[in-house]
Amino acid sequence: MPMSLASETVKSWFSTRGWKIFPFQRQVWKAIATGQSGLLHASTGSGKTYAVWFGALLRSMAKKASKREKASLRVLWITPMRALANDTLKALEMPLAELRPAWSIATRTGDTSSAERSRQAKALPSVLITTPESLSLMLSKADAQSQFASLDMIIVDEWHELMGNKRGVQTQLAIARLRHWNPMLLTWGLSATLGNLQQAQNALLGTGQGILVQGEKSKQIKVDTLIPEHIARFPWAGHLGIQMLPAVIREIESNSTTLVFTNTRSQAEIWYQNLLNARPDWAGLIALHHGSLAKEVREWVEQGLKSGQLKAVVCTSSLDLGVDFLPVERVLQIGSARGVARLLQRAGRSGHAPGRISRVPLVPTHSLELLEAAGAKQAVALRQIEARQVPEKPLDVLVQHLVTVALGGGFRSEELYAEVKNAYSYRNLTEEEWQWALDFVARGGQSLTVYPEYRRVLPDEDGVYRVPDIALGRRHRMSIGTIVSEASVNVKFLTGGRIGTIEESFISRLQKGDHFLFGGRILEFIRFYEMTAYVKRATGSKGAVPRWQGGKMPLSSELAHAALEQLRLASNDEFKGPEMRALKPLLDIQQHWSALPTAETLLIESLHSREGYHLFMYPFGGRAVHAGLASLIAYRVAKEKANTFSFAFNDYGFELLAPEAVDWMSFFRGENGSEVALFSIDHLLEDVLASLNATELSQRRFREIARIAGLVFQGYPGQPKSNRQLQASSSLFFEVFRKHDAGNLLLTQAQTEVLEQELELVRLRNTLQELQGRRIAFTQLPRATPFAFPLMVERFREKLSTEKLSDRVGRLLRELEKAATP
DNA sequence: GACCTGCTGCGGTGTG
Repeated sequence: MPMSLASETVKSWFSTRGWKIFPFQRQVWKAIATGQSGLLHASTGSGKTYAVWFGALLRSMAKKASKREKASLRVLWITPMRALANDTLKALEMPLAELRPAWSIATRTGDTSSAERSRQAKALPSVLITTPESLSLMLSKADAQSQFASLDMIIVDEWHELMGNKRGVQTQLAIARLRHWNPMLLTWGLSATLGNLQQAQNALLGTGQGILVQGEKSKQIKVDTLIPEHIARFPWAGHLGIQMLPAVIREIESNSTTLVFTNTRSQAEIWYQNLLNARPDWAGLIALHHGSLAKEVREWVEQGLKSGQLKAVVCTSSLDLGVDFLPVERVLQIGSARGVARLLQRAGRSGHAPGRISRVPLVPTHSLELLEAAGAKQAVALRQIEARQVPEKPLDVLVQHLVTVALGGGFRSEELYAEVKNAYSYRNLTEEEWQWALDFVARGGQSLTVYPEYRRVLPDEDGVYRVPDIALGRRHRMSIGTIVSEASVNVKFLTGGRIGTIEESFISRLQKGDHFLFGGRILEFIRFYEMTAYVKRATGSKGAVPRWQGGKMPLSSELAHAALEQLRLASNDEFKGPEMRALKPLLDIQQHWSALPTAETLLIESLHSREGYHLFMYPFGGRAVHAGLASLIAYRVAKEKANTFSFAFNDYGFELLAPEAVDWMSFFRGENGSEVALFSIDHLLEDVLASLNATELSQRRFREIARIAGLVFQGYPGQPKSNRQLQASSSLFFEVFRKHDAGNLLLTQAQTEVLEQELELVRLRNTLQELQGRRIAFTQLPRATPFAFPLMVERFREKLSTEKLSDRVGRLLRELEKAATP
């Protein structure tokens, strides 16, 4: 039965406020009234606008609802962030306020008080705003089905943020469950622009039908670049960009509120400190925001933005989401934006007023970033936006879900198998895989049978699978979720205030009395006690900056290709736009000393230096692909002739360094009887696996899988286990499975995730095919070119050796001899 | 003549 809507109510509520009703709003509303699900492509406008509008829709539902319907849960709103839950509550309440208390609305997240929880355990509100994790937790309660029995509609906000990761998969499974209980359930999603909106819709709606609605027309976004004043003295390498400080200060000065986006936490710390040093009068007017700062600190900053007291905030992606509700006039992006979608997301944080242009100035941190900026401009104009890949049947998430459902009322195997297959990510789940997952939760698979704590789910006489032990259930509820973070150390003042968290490895290098920069202050390290580093404020302006181990997001294909296109134009002597004109002198040097790499020309440079024989290549495949490519090529060459290679790679290319000369051209041209086809995609998987330490990579990946699948317990809140303990137990499982349970599908999953996510195998294959079609331009360099130089200063070096020990010793001897001769 | 790369998100017990 379609939902009852009092349509006049929505219209009148809008018109009394003088608000326009857009065609897309009518479309969604009509769809809902006729019982259709769908995805709303919210390409622009703030989240707040959409929430208020949905609130008006819910208002019309409420007006029609019977008294009994009002007293039960009707609508579930899922948001990826706790902070958004509170803001959404306020926005939805605007149109709903006068209907209270008959029609109630509340949030349910980890922040919800225990009083509110027990209130909700008795009766849920009519509208509940929650997170994927809290929803899963609710599904693990024995009375889950009756709690959700009256649910009519589920709205998933920011679906683009969830669909590409395991949180999204968990959401899919939860929705499949709710839909199983109520086949008429409507599902609506809100998504930003993506390259694969249709897949986004499928992932949300599972096997169900639905429509894709185009939201408000895109607002204008203007990408431009702060051009370095003295391009000749602008660094060829580096990622900090402090040379641009004066230009950034001018931008901050001329706007009321500015968000300064940086790519890493340490970069944010350094920029904040430099801004303050240059403008001491801004103390108290500018702030710092990133994921390792304590919640209280971040909330204070968000509050300052809300009230308009802060002039600028230096941040990481921690403010990508959740500032929809804040007034921000200008957004700056320091360093590479990495992707078009990411740049648009950030651009959209500013100029929320209707009709206003969002302008994002890009701030380069090294010369070649001007090239990327020119490409970004073009890609944004053409809306060449990346797709987000939906994970394909991750079994760790399924295993967790099985235990959740067993707790939440229990399940029958066949029934749940059918339900799970209705979730998009598991549409191709085979009977064998299902049986494997079931067996894994029932007896721990082949190797853990003797341990009762891994017999988590058992069938009763009626064939209903349940969790047999209260303690097991408790432990499971404590580890619901798919986010796995590094173990970290708290940083606190001696007087008690929390500042944030940093990684164990950084703290372990500090001596008592050492200074470091964190949370925008210089701190003095006092002592370490129970996973907490105690500090006090220090004087002075210098200190080590903590580093965090973060994700290494490569440059997207879309952006890389746009940059290559700019190089093609430059090779035809077309320098359009201020970025390319500024870059011209540098590209002239590159062309003079060597050549320009383009989509048609594969530039290969070689150089002989004191370090050895260098080879440089610039496929523009992003750093993950270049890492794979470097080791693949080194492996294929070394198969022919033993040699030891060092690697360096960045988003534009890679370097191989060998102590012995290699006749590269014979390899690339397949001359001299060489049978090695370096760019061949034959035996690609085999060669990639052989060229890298695939086992070690899988083992690292397995740590996350083991935690999600519930093999490794992370400890009670407030008494976390250290990194070492967690690492030790997950590697133990890894080893046990490898030795005694080789068919364990979680091991297979670890390897697949490494290949797909860390090495980007698909993109590697595409890159190789592209390379085969490019004309090779080979140059021998007298010195490093503007493209080669950044690779030479990359400090990261990996080694692959097929060289025999005796050869190494021989080489060493020759070197010593050379050094000894005058 | 040179460089300080690595994001984000959630959730939770027991026993006084």
